[in-house]
Amino acid sequence: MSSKSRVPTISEIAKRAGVARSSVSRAFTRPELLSATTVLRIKRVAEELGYVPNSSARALSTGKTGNIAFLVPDVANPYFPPMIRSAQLAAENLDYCVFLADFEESGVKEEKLIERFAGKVEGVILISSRMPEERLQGLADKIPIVLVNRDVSGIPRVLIDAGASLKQAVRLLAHQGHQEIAYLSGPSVTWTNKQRQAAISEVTNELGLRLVIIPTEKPSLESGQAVVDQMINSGVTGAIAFNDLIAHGIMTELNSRSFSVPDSFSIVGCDNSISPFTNPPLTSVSNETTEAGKIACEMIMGVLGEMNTKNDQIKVLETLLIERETIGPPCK
Amino acid sequence: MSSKSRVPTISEIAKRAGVARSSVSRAFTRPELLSATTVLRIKRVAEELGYVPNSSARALSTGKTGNIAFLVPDVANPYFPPMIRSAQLAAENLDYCVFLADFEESGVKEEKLIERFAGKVEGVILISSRMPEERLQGLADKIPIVLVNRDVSGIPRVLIDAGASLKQAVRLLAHQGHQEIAYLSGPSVTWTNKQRQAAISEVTNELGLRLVIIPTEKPSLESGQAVVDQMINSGVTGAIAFNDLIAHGIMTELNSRSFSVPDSFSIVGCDNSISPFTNPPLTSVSNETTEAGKIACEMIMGVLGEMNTKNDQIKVLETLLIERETIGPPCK
DNA sequence: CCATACCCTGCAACCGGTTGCATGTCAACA
DNA sequence: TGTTGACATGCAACCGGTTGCAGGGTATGG
Repeated sequence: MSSKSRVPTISEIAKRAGVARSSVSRAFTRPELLSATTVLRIKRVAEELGYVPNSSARALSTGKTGNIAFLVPDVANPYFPPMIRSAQLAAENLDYCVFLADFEESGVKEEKLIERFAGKVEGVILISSRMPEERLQGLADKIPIVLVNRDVSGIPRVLIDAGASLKQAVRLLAHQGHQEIAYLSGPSVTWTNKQRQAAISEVTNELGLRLVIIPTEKPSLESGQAVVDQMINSGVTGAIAFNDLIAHGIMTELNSRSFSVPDSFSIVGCDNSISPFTNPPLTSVSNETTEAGKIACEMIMGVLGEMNTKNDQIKVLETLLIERETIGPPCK
Repeated sequence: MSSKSRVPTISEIAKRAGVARSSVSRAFTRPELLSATTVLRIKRVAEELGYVPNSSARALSTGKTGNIAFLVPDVANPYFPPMIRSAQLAAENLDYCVFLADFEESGVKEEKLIERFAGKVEGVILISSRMPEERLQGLADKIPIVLVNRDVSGIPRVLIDAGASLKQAVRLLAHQGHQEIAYLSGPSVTWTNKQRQAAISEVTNELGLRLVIIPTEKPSLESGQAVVDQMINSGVTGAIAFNDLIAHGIMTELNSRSFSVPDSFSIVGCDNSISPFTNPPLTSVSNETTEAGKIACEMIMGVLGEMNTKNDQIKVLETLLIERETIGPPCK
């Protein structure tokens, strides 16, 4: 017993409706070229038979697949899902479908994925790309690319600039009396990390604070937990983490050692991904990831429209420091 | 200046290599049919020209797109990303690409999405489907479907059965002395919710506890916060939530009213999605979502292999109650 | 030295749409 | 009533691969 009833083709619809194949095609793509009655008849037959245009065939003759790819370093990082969702929604509204892939924080895997997708999509959105700049530029010659949180000239990009908010956080810490603070850094190759670290470093210099940089293995809870000793030993009284996950790892670990936040330690997160849920609620930097996803999507659609023109637009999104309850005066 | 250099086709490779188009095709798909030297020559030319097979064309003639779709009710719900990632990884290993879409907890949108994907994929994986059973069966006739956390006979499915662990949680509460507990229920149409509620209800009956069911708007933090009053007024001393998000909303809200957990209230979550990160750490039910994603993916590949045969396999995954620090004796 | 078989390669049709061009019809206008 | 043009539809080529079949070449065995 065959399940999976075969879908009819344009030819069958044409025969049944007594018209040419081209008319069936036009009934769906350019109905204004046909008489209203013909369109109606064709559509009725199509409906009856459950016709659905074969998108491979369509893609082959038009050259447009109606797909884009969305590549992220780690789907499970709560920073990304809202962005994924908004991009997908935006794409959907333009009748595009989106492939999602996780390149596991690896530039090599990232490139492999792009190559695999190359033939299937009209463009790709890369989040926090790890690829070297020149390869990125090479790829951008072959397929439309939009970058999020990566700054490569000549490739359209949307950047979320947490700099101002992080500087504000540092000032807040200084104002409370902190003299020595740590930055728990994120993946060193990323634009995001470099940019955040630079902003913090700039203002600590300006204020004459001591800044100690503590690298973490991954922007995850566990990596945060793993560097707590190092942080404590460094003598700092407050810390700003690359993201909420790391900050929360720190808090958890501090907590299990009977340090309390903010009484013994002040902590600031970034991204506002899980900070509203922590206990105490984490002071963090809120950024418009949702907006970023949407814009990236619109941007790539724009690029598709005007192919072959050098496109170098850049959109910067501002952030906001959300003060909650993890900053206090220094302990010692 | 044209960026986006056009990719060469099989014909150009053929001409350059001095062979027929079919040989080029075979060099990539069935190289054992050609002499080693010919294959080598073709591949070298292809490499030189940067040839990449056009996947629309390939899909058109073979009927295989090499894509699957993965539909979830809400990407941003932390329950799903690990599943998404594992499914995608599994697909990738079999050279498949995966479309991701979010149907926003709506059966209607879900169906629209399936229709849109129908022509582009070989099969679709539906997570916590909201569609009515008969439509699901109708669709399953047209396109291979695998269900996760939805039990419809005739459609292959993988179910995560938290029943045993939830019963264990109820017993634990009873053992601590709780007589009246609440179940903060999830989306009422879902299999997952029905099944969890049934398990809890069964054991509360058995133990002679009073069970009050409190519906929530959505399985989210905010919905949890919103029902706290109702929960307190109901007179219960402990609660089991449909998922960690709701449980955490409860905890947050309880906390802001100076109720402490577990001293004033006992709370149990489910899914182990954010429970390790809460403060205090939430007792929850861990389920193998990662495994589920992988299995679902393998299942659909299996279905693709043996089309047209009625397929009714079902895989049930067990869960584990993770005891942390949110259960204590009743307060009043 | 010839027959047989196997190996390699080419030919051409096909997958299911889209689209430029040609054709036919009919109404409007002179 | 004849001409013109707009409108509706059909024809056939094309998109870029895949694949069944046929034919030529070479090796093998008699």
